[in-house]
Amino acid sequence: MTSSTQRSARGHRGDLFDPQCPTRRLLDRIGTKWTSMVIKVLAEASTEEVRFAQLQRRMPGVSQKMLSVTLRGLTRDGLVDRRVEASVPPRVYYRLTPLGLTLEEPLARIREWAEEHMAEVDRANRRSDERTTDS
Amino acid sequence: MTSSTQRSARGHRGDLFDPQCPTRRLLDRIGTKWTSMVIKVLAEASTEEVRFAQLQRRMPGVSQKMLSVTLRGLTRDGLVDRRVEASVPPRVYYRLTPLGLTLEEPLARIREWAEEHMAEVDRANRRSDERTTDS
DNA sequence: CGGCATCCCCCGGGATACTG
DNA sequence: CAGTATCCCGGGGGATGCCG
Repeated sequence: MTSSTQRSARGHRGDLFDPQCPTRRLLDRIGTKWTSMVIKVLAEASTEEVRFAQLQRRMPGVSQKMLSVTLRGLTRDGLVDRRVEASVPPRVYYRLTPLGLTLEEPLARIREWAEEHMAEVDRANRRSDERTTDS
Repeated sequence: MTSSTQRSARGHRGDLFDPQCPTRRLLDRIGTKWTSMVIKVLAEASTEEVRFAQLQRRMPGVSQKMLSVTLRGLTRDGLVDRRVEASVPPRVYYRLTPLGLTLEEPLARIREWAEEHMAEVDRANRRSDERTTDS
């Protein structure tokens, strides 16, 4: 991480953005609720396009709004490809770009770590809870 | 930080969809602003302990509050080890636990991706902007 | 020195309703 | 069917201030 977040001691408006720390920005992205799930679902579809409604069906709990917002962001970022079929009713297809596909890799590592270790994290949490709960 | 007093989730590997999903929770964690930076700095210190003030110095921009909150969370999670030296003034030392150390790996992959590809993401963003801003 | 507590602002993101 | 526009709430997180 190479930031160096400098800002005047008093600017209360959120300007003076973090002068690009790439890692920070990437974490913000994949940290947003639905981003990594979209990438995973699209990665599972391989190179096949997936329609909006299909995506939504494969992502229980996502609202239309958030799926839409998430996809727009990923499209802007060049990670997702969007194709509109001008029919009635309209159909919109999505798939990962080559760039997006390369992100699946590190994300998979994160997923693996979670599956493998989060149980232990839970145990650690319970241990802490006990210590504070007793007294 | 999530206040997880929740219990396990056995998983089929696919349930990134479970709100209780380990991956979701991990992403929430590492998505919070300072978590991954703390892990990186502590990882760089290897097994050596690092004092609070040292950490803060190595993380430009972090407030005392947020560093404190972040460290408490990581300690609860069993990723960071905390040792208090009851002197006057008091000294508090931190280092990664073995568990925390294993998280450095996947985080490094994420960092690498960011360093390697965020420039391309920026280009994609600029291209989108032109299309909407053009006139 | 380390780290609680307090105040407060901002924005992610859910629910709902409306257009093409 | 896909996407946009409103409204609204909770919580992340910055800026103090105080205490062991």
